[in-house]
Amino acid sequence: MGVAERRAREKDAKRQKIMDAATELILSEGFDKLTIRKIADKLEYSPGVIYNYFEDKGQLLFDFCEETFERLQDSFTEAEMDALPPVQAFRLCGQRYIDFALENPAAYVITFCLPPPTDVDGWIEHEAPAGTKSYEILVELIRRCQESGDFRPMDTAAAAQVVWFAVHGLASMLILCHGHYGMPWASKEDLIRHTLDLVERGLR
Amino acid sequence: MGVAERRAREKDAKRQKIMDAATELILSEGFDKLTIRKIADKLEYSPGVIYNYFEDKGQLLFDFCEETFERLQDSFTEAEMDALPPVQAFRLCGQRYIDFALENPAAYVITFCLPPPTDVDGWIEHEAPAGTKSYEILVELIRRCQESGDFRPMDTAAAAQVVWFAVHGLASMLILCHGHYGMPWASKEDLIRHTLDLVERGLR
Amino acid sequence: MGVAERRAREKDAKRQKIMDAATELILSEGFDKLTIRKIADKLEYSPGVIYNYFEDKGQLLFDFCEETFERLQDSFTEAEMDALPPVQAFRLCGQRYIDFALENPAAYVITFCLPPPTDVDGWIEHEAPAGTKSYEILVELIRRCQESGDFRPMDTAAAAQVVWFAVHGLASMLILCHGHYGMPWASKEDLIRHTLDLVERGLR
Amino acid sequence: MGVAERRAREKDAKRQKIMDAATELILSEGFDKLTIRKIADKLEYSPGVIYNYFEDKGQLLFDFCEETFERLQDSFTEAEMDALPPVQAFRLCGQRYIDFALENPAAYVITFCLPPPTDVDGWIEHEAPAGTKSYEILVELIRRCQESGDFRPMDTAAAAQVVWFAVHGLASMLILCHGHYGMPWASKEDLIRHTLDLVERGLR
DNA sequence: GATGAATGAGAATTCATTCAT
DNA sequence: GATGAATGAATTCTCATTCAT
Repeated sequence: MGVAERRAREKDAKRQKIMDAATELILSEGFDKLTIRKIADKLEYSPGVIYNYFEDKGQLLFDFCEETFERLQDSFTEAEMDALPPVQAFRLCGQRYIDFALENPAAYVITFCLPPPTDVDGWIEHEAPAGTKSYEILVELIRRCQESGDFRPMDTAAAAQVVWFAVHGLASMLILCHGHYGMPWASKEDLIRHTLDLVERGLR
Repeated sequence: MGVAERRAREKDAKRQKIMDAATELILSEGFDKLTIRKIADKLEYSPGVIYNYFEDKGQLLFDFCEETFERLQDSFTEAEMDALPPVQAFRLCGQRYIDFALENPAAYVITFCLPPPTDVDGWIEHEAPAGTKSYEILVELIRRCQESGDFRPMDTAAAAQVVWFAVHGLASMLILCHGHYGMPWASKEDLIRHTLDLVERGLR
Repeated sequence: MGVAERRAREKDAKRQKIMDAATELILSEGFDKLTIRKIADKLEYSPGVIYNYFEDKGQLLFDFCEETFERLQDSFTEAEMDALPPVQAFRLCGQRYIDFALENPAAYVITFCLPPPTDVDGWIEHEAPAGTKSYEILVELIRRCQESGDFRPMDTAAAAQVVWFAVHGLASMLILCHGHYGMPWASKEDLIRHTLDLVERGLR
Repeated sequence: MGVAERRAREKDAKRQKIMDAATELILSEGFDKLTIRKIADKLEYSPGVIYNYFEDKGQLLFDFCEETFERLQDSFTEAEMDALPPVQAFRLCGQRYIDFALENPAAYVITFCLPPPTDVDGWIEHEAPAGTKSYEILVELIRRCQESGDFRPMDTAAAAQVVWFAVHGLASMLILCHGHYGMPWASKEDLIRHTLDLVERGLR
């Protein structure tokens, strides 16, 4: 069992190395330029190795998204939110979301911005448990704000979705467009602060 | 002359047919599955034909995005906005944006959601004149709302960008995710209305 | 007839323009990069036009070579050679050959250096009347040198061929290699003079 | 180790098979008709295989030329030349050159007769070490003949180049033209002998 | 488990040539 | 005669995936 355990741990580590390599490649060369061969080359593995850890390329990407969701959720579930006043907790949640996106831009884009591949069975129909969990945390935070009277009463689910969209719009634009196309961009910090202001005031 | 004119018109028409075919294919099979051959097959042309109308695949996509921006701008510049009270004009602008996105989902996704291809020269450095124009219309609308006292004073550029991001987040999510992944989605109409409420209240 | 004549002249002129354009393109971009479309573009014609003057691409190249031979021959047949002492005439002939090659490098390479295309019917079996004529001029010059006692007696045909090869070797190397590949090349002028010396002394 | 070695040997063998197939195709169909697919078909491989052994088509051709140079040089460096009297060594060198060309006609033509491809990076600027080495052997032989008093004093470099060109002219014509175009060709053997006589006498 | 050569389908693109206008 | 759009086959090259070793 000691042996089996060590093996399992090593397998996990290698799997993670593959994903990390994929992430770096996507970040540096773009999502559509990712190839199995490049991942293998980067790690000095043989291409066949990847298939010991992932069924195929689509599955690799799907798993990647799932794990991204999980890591996002992790950044929400720490105890400190419960300790804060409701609106501050709400803002902190938004801040965490943005931070996560900016710290994991490749993961964020793949998971939240790209049209889902049409050739991975069940990608779209698949329930996204980790995603749902994150969403429920947000719903709960808004409910607390409504109960405390800070936010006006309204359909909590719709409020959560609308807030998520607004913050997602910010995150995706910061990653994909900010600084390009000859537009007079405000600074990232200002845009983040103003977005959090907007959603907070918008729900009051 | 008559002949030359007719030819030019026919050429334009064919160019448009190619773009329409590309749009449909992107919509049905996904952006990354688009190939020159598929476009040609759909139109029952030979693959080489495409190259009489577009320099290469990248140029086709780039032109597609440029034209999308222009059509978006067209939906803003109609006279009626000037005739409305500032805040109503602001909301109408948002509504038009969403409508445009939902009516042209493929165009919208390619233009606003996808990471720009890394292999089309100058795609990123390129100024986007049509895009800038649309943005300026939005800035102007917000300024009117601020001058009328409906919106509080704040950096107009930052306000415009933040609003744009929020509405873009809504649009992209409605196109890419809404209805999937086993989430308890609110209706599209509710989400649109709540988003417009959110940004209006958020700027007051 | 006046009309028919003018037409024929115009047709010849256009044919020549096409060949000139082809020559320039071969010279600037290389033989294997020559395309019908590029010839047409250079002349601002439509691609189809070429086919009114040449059956196909192979025929164009074949005709090109034939005409090169004829022009080469023209540079030999001028009266002045007969007026010179035999050995001087022999050297002048060699000089003319080199001059022709260096002044018409594309034509020379295509005609004398490249393996004949395998897909033009009869290219190889074809007699080259113009080429044969030039060769006979050379044979005659050598015979004169032998009769005058300047050259030793030997098989005149073999002598002519060997001399031709030597001068051809010089011409082709000057065009294709001279100045490249990091070799310590002697000057063109020296190489020409030494080659003419070599063949003259070699036949004495 | 044993495994790795055997693999390396097999890989080399396969690489050689590919080059041999390419050589045969060039010989039978002509240089410009060579395609990757034809090589693969001839060997009953899939086209992609070639790319495991050569970066691309240009590299294949470049390597082919490099290896030709090396084999040519090998045919010169054998000890026996040093053992011969200078002029005999000089003639033997010429004979070896011709023999090499006639035994490797495709290689010879590609390496010495064709205009270098314009689309292989650095082909022209590239120094040709093997080629330079062969050239230096020739220079040394001529110097020996000059020192022994068999050849007259003259610029050794120019002499070597002129001789090389003459012998190259012979070799290229024997390969490309001899026997065709309805000319009264002397026999190969006579042409070779007469050329060696020509250069020997020409330098005396 | 790892290797790396091989596969085979398919990608973008080019080009000589044709033909209705 | 000229035009230029269309053809269709061919080209180089890429890539996910497999499989004997």
